[in-house]
Amino acid sequence: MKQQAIFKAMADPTRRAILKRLQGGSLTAGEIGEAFDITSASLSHHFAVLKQADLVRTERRGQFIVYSLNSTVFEDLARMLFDMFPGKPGSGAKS
Amino acid sequence: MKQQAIFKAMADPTRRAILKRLQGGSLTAGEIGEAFDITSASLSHHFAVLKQADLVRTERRGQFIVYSLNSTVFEDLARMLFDMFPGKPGSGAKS
DNA sequence: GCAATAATTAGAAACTTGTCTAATTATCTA
DNA sequence: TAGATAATTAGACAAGTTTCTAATTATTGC
Repeated sequence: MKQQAIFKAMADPTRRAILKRLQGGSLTAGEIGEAFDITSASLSHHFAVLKQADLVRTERRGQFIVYSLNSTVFEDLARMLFDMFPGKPGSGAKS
Repeated sequence: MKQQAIFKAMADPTRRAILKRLQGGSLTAGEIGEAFDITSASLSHHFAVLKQADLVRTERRGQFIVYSLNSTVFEDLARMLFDMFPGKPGSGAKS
């Protein structure tokens, strides 16, 4: 898990919105773009950042490229955060 | 919980290292700074970002300013992440 | 093969961030 | 009150980010 890439990716509101759109299931780049008032070039840049953080996965379907969430990384990140503070007992840190 | 401020704060490696140092308990600005090869002015800037995100709390103790983690925000953030993806059942989303 | 559509890459402009030095504020102690 | 120490604020600058337009790549269907 590349912490730096993940946090950097999550730091932008547009990228978080993209991730949110993907909660409902896989979407093509174009479908995701419909929700944003931004060029497809800028979108592509955001996709690249998200991919580098391994937060999304891609698959080409003919002319289209389909994006989907990589839930595993979210879980890892959440766990990491739970373990990152001196929390009450039972909040995460194992053994 | 100000998502934007929190993610922005977490996106910098120095700030994450500061938070990590604070896991062991409260420290003064100076004590935190010992671990970093960076001016106290830059450190102060990072503290300000962390405070704005409510990730740390401060308290003046005489000449010193003591920093401590605000665990609540970490927990909230972790929970938010758990709920942010279409996870397997039981991973967080209530009801 | 060619035109149309989907998406990315390249290069540039505007904005933001992290860092520095210098100056300032707050507190302690003699 | 003056000097010393802890920390922050102000202002400047280099590096990184987000966005754009224009050009390029990949695929479909005639």
